[in-house]
Amino acid sequence: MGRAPCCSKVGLHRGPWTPREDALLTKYIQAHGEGQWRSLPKRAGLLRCGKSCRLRWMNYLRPDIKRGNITPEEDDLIIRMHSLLGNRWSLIAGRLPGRTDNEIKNYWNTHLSKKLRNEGTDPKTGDKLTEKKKGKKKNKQKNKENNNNNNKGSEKTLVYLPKPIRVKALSCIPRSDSTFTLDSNSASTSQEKVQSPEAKEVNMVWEVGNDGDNVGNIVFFGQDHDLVNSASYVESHSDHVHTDHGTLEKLYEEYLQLLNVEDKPDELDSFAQSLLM
DNA sequence: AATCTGCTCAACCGCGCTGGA
DNA sequence: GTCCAGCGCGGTTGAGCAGAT
Repeated sequence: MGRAPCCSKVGLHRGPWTPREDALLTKYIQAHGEGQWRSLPKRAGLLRCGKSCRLRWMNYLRPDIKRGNITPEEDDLIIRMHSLLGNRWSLIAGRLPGRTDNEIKNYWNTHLSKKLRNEGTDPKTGDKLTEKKKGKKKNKQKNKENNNNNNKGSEKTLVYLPKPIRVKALSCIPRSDSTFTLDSNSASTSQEKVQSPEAKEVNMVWEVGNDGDNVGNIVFFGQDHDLVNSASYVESHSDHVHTDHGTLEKLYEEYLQLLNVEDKPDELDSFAQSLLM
């Protein structure tokens, strides 16, 4: 099985987009809508790969994109979201209307990681840095060093675990019932949408650690990634959650414990408030 | 004025997931 | 059940710019 070659292998244009290309892409999408990215370039008369077109549209040409500096409020929100979600840029971007995941990722890598480091906080783990760790870093080495520092000397309980396993949909969950059932096999590897009694759609993401141990977290999002509302929904309905082996209850309890033992309850509260804005 | 150095961010790359055939 | 196109995501790169030397 092979993936079709991308632009690098079929002689298509690469690099910066020209105003003419932008205009062609914008015009086409305004007329025909997004989607069908693979065939779009041909139909739009562009010598680009679909992936490149999609990226250009999503990150730059979309009309709802907010240009300009990140505000202090956005800055603060990004930091707090990152402390909970880690490098889940698309989820963080979902909380910042008009901002793209790429923009936030870049902003984090250039501004915030440096800012946190200067404040004596490890941008990767959120831990306080020792004086040794605080040194000024060269930009080119930044990513490598971040990787090297990853998980080093971190004993704090984190809600976020890197590299979650994305999970498949479950078929066993009734969509119009307040009670939903998960079997443990699916629950350990699944991302699912369930319907709450209030008919609010909830996305549940179960994340497990890289080493496959049982310490993980469950993140609930509403349609607009509303972490707090959805979590509180499940909290108030946790007696409805069943699994064949009690796995999900256990996981959920662990998740609540993680929230409870978090050494910054006030911060979590304010975070919750900010999410509810 | 020329060169160096560091920073920014648009764009690319590779991987994994989903859903249809 | 398998294959594959389509898509989305996170990590990384490198061109271009600005400030320092």
